[in-house]
Order: sequence, then C-alpha cells, then structure tokens
Amino acid sequence: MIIESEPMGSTTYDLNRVRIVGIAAELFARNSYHGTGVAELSKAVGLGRGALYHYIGSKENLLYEISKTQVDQMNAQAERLLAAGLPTETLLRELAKGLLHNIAEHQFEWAVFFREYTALTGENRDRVVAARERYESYWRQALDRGAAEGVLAPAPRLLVKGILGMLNYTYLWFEPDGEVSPDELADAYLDALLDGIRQR
Amino acid sequence: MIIESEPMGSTTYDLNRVRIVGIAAELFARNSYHGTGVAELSKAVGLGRGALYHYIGSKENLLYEISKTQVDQMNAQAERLLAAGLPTETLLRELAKGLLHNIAEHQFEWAVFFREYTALTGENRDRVVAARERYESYWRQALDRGAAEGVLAPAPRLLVKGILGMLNYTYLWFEPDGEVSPDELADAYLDALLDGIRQR
DNA sequence: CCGCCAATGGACCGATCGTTCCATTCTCAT
DNA sequence: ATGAGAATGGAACGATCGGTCCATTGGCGG
Repeated sequence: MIIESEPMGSTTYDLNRVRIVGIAAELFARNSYHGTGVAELSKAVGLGRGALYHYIGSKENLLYEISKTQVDQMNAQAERLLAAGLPTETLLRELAKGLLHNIAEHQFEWAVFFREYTALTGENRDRVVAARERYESYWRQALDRGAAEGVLAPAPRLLVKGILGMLNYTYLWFEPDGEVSPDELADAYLDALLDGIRQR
Repeated sequence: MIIESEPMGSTTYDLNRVRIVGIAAELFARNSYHGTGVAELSKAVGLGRGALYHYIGSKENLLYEISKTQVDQMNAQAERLLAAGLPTETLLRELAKGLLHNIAEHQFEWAVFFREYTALTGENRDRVVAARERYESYWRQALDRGAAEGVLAPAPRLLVKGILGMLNYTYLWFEPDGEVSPDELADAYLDALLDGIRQR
C-alpha cells in the first residue's frame, strides 16, 4: 500500500489548488490574512465563491498550507545536511544557503509564515510552531557539533536566535533580481559570523 | 510660544490615551490588527464605543501611534549616540543595548510595528517606513565610521540588514524576566559579530 | 447653584466578513 | 447517447466590521 499524504499529482484539481495557494500567499502577504476577504481572493483567482471553497475547504486551511509547506521543506533539507557528515563550516554555509534560497523564491509565503502564524488556531498553530522549533533545533545541533569538534567557540544558546534572525529577516528586503544572490549573501553573513568584522 | 507636539501632560485625558494605546498594542500583537475588532478593544479598556472614539480618533490612528512611538525614540537615541564621539566599538554596543532595552520593554509594540505596518495607509505608512529607514541609516553610519577609522573591515552594505535582523528578531522570543538581560544579550551578539565564533 | 463642556454608553449605519447551499453546467467513461 | 459526479456561480446566512450620532451624565469654574 502506498500512502501519499500530498498527492502532488498532475490532476487539474491539484494544479488549481497550487495556483490558489500561491495567489492567496501574495494577497495575505500584501494585505494580511485578516485583511484579505474571501471575496477578494475569489476575484483574484477568477472563481466564484462556491468553486473556490470546492478547493480550499476553509480560509484558515489556506493559511496553514502556506505556512507549513516551506518550513517543512527546510526541515527536510536540514535533516539531509546534518546526516551528510559535512565539515562544520560547510554544514553551516549549506544550511544558510538552503534557507536563503527558499526565502528568495518564496518571499510571500515566508512573509505570511512570519507575520500570520498567530492567526492559526488549535492544532494548525501547534504544528506550525512545532515545525519552526524543529528547524531551530537543527541549527543548534550544527553549532553544538562544531563546538564539540573544537572548530567553533562554545556558543551561548542565544546565538542560534541571532543567526536565525539575521537570515529570516531577509524575507523583508531581499530582491530576487538584485545584484546579490542568496548564495553570496549566505557566504557574506557566515564570513562575518565565523571570523568577525573587526579589522585585523 | 511653546509648541508641544505630544502634550504628555498629566491630564486624565492623556493618561487615558496612553492606557488605551497600551492595551491596543497588546491586542494587536496577540490577534493582529485586522483581527482585533473595535468592540473587543472597547471591552478590554472598559469604555463604550462612543467614549473610546472620543480618545482614539480612528483605529488606524491607534496603529500609527503604536508603530511610531518606539522607532522615534530609537532614532532620537541613535542621534545622541552618533553625536557623542564614542569609539566605534562602544558606539555599536550602545546602539545595540538601546534597541534591545526598548524591545524588551515594549515587546507588544514592536510586534505590532514589525507585523502590521503594511496595514497603515497613505502618509501614516510613509512616515513609519521612513522612520524605519532612518534608523537603519544610523547603523550604516556607525559601521562606515568604523571602517573609515580602520577599526572594522570594510563591511558590505548588506551586513546592516543582517545585524538589524539579529537584533530585531528578539521581539519574538525575548523573555524580560529570563536569565539574560538586554545588555548581556547585546554584548554577546557583538562579541560574536566583532570577533567571530570560530575557535582560535 | 448654575451652566458649560468634556466624557460616556449604546443604538444605529451600510458594508463586509467567512461559510453554506443549491441549481446548473461541464467532463468523461460507458 | 446517457448517466454520474466533479466543477461552478451566485444568492443567502447570521455575525461582525469600523465609524457616527445623540441623548444623558459628570465634574468643575464661576
């Protein structure tokens, strides 16, 4: 028996769903979740309200999907990288590049994720918060591993928050068509972080 | 003639205003701006709708006041510090401490500031965005000064965003009654940033 | 004790909220 | 050609939205 939690098939139904989620992400990012009406969304996707609900189930369901998808991908990637046995510095740089790539490609979704997760209720909220904490734990593991190997100074717990803040903040200002690529930015941040910005 | 843009006097009217703004900040931070109704706010402050509007003018006005107050304070402080002729390292540490102190003391307000400024319209939004950019420019000046003096490595423009991300992110997780004070956190972040976390 | 005006509660406004329901149309396997 | 079920648009639901209006109350200077 094969279980597919997310069909991702090529059916038009799935394609429509994906399209709707993308449009909703942009609207929620621009006008906030509570500030975006279902009527507005309906108009933007070019479907009547009835047809729209045929796909989305509920408005909160849409928010949940937007919020969850990207962080799940980042968790999967972080697990792969942690298991790959990379040198600590490479591991950190790859983690950062993965995250910045994803943020650059899905700025709307990350804006919604960071700003609107409080609008989720019950289990939806719990799951998103848990996924977020899980991702943070992967960074902590990477830093701890570096410290154990003597490559990094034993870092205070709080530094993880600082690094993630540094990286996450890019959702707000990064210009995908700008001069700096996500990779270059990740390396620049890690150069500063690993060796400091003091002139030597 | 004396012009007081913000009376701040001891009149009960002003005291009520301040109280209402504070309660609104908490509600907006918890349930988002668009997710908080005027009815809910009215109930929370213990006033009827009519009495409430006697103080606030409009809901957006409330949002503007919450968003603007803190960033204005930080700009004023940054200007003072930049003019004080401090050594670069001290200047950076003081800037960071000032910001983290303010965030720690006004977490609700900063949450609203970061999450909800897009809900502002017209001039209100322009002014808040401008204030935010002004604050960023002060950090850039501090870093540039350090580079000109040869104290800091010539830093890429983008690092300013990284540092601010690192600091701003604290609004989300900082525990005012926790073990770490804003000062300690600021110093820890600047230790890492100035000299790096690589073991030497 | 009077008179003025700030302060107040709540009815009321039209608009919009998220969601449900249903009759109709479309698609495609038989 | 026919039947089944997916897809669709739009009316309708009660609730709530932000804001206005107004009659009443409260406190204080004269």
